[in-house]
Amino acid sequence: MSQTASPSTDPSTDGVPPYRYTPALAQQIELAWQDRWDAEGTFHTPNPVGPLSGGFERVADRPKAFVMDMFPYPSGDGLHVGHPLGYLGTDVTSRFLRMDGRNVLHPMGYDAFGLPAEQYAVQTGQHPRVTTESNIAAISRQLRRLGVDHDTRRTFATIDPGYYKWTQWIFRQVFEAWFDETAGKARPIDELVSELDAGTREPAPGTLPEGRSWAELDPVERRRVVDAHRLAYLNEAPVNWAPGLGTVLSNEEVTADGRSERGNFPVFRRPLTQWKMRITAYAERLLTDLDRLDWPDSLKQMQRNWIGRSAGARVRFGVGGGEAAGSQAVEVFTTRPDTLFGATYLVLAPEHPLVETLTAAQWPADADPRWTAGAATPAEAVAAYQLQASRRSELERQTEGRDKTGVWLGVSAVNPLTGRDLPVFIADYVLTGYGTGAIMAVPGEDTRDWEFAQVFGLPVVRTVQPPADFDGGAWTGTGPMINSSNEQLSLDGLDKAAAIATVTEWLVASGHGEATTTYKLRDWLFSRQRYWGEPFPIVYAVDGPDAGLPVAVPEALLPVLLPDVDDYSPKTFADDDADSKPEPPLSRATDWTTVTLDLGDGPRTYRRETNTMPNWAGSCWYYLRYADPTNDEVLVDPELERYWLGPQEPGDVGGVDLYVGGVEHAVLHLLYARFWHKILFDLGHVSSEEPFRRLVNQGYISAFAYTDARGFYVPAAEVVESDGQFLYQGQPVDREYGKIGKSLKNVITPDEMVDAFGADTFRVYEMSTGPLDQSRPWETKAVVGSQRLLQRIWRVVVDEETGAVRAGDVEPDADTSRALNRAIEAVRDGMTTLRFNIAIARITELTNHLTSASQPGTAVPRAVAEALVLLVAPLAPHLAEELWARLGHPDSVAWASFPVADPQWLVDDTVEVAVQVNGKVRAQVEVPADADAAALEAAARADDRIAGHLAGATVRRVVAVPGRLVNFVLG
RNA sequence: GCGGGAGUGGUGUAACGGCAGCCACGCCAGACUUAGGAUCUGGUGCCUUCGGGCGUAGGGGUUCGACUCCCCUCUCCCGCACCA
Repeated sequence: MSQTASPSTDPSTDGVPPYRYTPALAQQIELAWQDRWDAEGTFHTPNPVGPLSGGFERVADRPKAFVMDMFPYPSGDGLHVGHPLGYLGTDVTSRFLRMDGRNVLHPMGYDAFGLPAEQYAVQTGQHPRVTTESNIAAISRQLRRLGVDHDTRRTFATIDPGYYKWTQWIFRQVFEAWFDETAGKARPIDELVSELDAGTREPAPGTLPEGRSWAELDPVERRRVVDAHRLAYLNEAPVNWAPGLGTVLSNEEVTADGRSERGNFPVFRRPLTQWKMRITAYAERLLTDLDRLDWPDSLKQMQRNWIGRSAGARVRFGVGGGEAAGSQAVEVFTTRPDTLFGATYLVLAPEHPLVETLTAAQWPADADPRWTAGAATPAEAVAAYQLQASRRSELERQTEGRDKTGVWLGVSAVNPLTGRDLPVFIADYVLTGYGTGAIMAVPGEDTRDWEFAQVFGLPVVRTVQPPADFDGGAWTGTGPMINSSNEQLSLDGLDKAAAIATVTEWLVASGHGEATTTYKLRDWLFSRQRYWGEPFPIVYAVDGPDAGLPVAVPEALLPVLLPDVDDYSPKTFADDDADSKPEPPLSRATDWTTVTLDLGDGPRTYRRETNTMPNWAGSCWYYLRYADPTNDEVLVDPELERYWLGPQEPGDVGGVDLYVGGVEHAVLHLLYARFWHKILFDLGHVSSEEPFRRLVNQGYISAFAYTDARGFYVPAAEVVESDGQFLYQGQPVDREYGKIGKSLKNVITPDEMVDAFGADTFRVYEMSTGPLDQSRPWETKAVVGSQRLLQRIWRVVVDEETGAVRAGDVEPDADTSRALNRAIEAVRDGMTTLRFNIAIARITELTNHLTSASQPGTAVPRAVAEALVLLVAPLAPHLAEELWARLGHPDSVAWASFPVADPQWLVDDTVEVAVQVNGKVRAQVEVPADADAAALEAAARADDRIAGHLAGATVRRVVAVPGRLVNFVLG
């Protein structure tokens, strides 16, 4: 191997030693090594079988390690210095693990469907594929410049037809499956049909037409019943509709203040027929399996909150005509069945399906004017209120919606325990889709019910004794039950848990209800009215009795290619046009939407599904594809899935060994991917139960930004500091701290940093500023510290004046051996715990030791110089390769063995221990490392200063910890 | 409001319950220099009468000993938020 560097001939560096590690030399080295890595396939990771298995024998005896990042969405702005933090973290880790004897898979791909690319395309008139592909090329060039060790043979983008074929294939699997509640897992839909035909299973509640049985149904009716069981299903329900964006959104994509996560458009609830995925069936498993994952607690907590399990009871209330036969029942969900004696009215969500049938024909003569909203009949009041509720955006519902509103249906239910009439209202503070969409209101113990009761003049019955100093309102705390007894049952005096148990028992015995668990999680709204996404592999018959029913496109016809269209922009509306309806761009591609297919009963005309999948679909399973990126027969060879992702021991969930990405995906990507993975597991396509065994959220990099006197941002790069003041063009400016971005005019790119310092310096700087999971400020002026470190390391190995290698056959002295082995130990620890700052600090100490121990012109012990190069190799790989080559090694340092500390050098012969008197350090004494407590105490007493402190005092106790300290406690 | 996390020099940070501040930026001084935004060396928590004293957001507790464990308070960050 030839070395890359030649002496500097640049006249502007006059006076600089000719073989100094300058930015220019660094970049020369970096480019040369990046080319060589490519040419030699240094980072090609062999699979055990299949097309990428060449060279596997070299790594066959190594344990595997699968390390990856959340893949980037290629925006037109390219990367800024904040983006590579995670990518470098996984790069350092993967390089370390490779050197430490693992077969490492470290791939990278691109998440390329989605709104931003489409919006940019709409602006520029370019096809989104064109802009997306050029953005991908730009980012992949930026990544290459940083020296990352991705196996580029495994790189793909979610927009590649060879990839989205399998995204569609997975959709088919989900469509062709149902969730067997008794087995707790997904099963093929054919098995459901067989069991229904055989009579061994009843259809799920609510899926049969009223009063009919499976056996009586005709084939089309049966299709509808089966379709209602599928894990991917069509139904009409209120969904999040963003007119300004022209598409519907999932709950996860709507922010807490009722706006779209992308674009910040108002969102309205509108009933629309849309595709959904039955993620709620997996709520319990998604929740309990969190305990088996090595993820940050905060992230697990976010998922737990999002899933929102809550235990309570369903209670049925008879409505209309008291207890008369034939009356309706309203079922509510409550977490406080213990307060049932205090329920004084019922509230349904405005969209509740029973509203229409329950609404009375007219008001009773003595109707409270507050309850009727001034309408002539209940039906008018209800219609007006429903319209108002549907037209309010989610935002209005929250900001103005704290004032309780609602109308009475003109009917009453009966409290089964008190026999009391409970007026039935609709109000938008009760949400459809949570619980049963109806509540029993207990104003005495629920703040929301209290507020509503105040507005509507409803009675309050306290059933929990508030504390003596309680000043009114709803008491939501604990206390003994009161006012809660009748001839059958008494809860009085019981605590909450006992009361809940008692009343639940009564509910079951009397047929009024039962214990149940409910979740905040809703089914995943899966269709989008956009162009730039995966088409659904679904068609609908145009004619015949089964017209309009969805049919999956056969596997052999996948992928369903996204057609080219003249206009790929969605139809958008005024932001606040709540009455508008979504129109998918693909519905305008008329020669594509209509297709003749033979799906078993001869050629027929079908209409294609014109919605596309959400952005998250492609990222739900990409980690699987990295294992087997070229396979056209299956989404991933099961043997490769087992090798890279399978459980490593009994009880292990399997999955990626280290997944690094931003916390913003806590309840989006990470929940969806877990859901898909569990379906694939249930259907036998993967052996792992979870996609990501260990996950780390990298911190964010923020940067200073500056505003002038008018409050406008000025280019941060042109601000200078002078005497603690910040000046832009001579004028003082104010400093702020915030996200890196165009709007704050504080963007710094990795390209600029590589130009100025070289990639290795940039890498070391980013890794040195803190543990990977910590956010941090960017400070360009501090980068020079990392550059100096690399220059010192270079100088330890290479003579700056002659270019000669300084390593010689000298034995390291004891101090040097100790420094080296301590560094090895600490660097290993820093690498495995992702605290690269610690690793760099210890490398710096070792380098500083060698710098002062071996003056220029003298030889550096070869073993130490080589170990130093190996230690720094994961962090500054190009520099390490160059020095490794100069030290005479023909092969890449990427595959050299990472040093292992020699334990004999980790212990000192003698140690300095602190001597405390009453817990305050008063002296240091030098003792043999293996000195016992008695020897320690003796040495401490022998110290003059300690003797002085002890003179005349009574030593009540002596604490002597060998190797640590001595503490004299005086009395 | 509920839930979670974090408060250490001018800055980023470091410390198995055992010498608080490793390493670096910045700053100060020196060396080498025609020169220094290079490089190297030394110094740098605060106060000090130079003995020492005080210091990890504030207050209490456990302990021989607390940045670390427990309780209360304050501040900041993040998530959720009419979820019955």
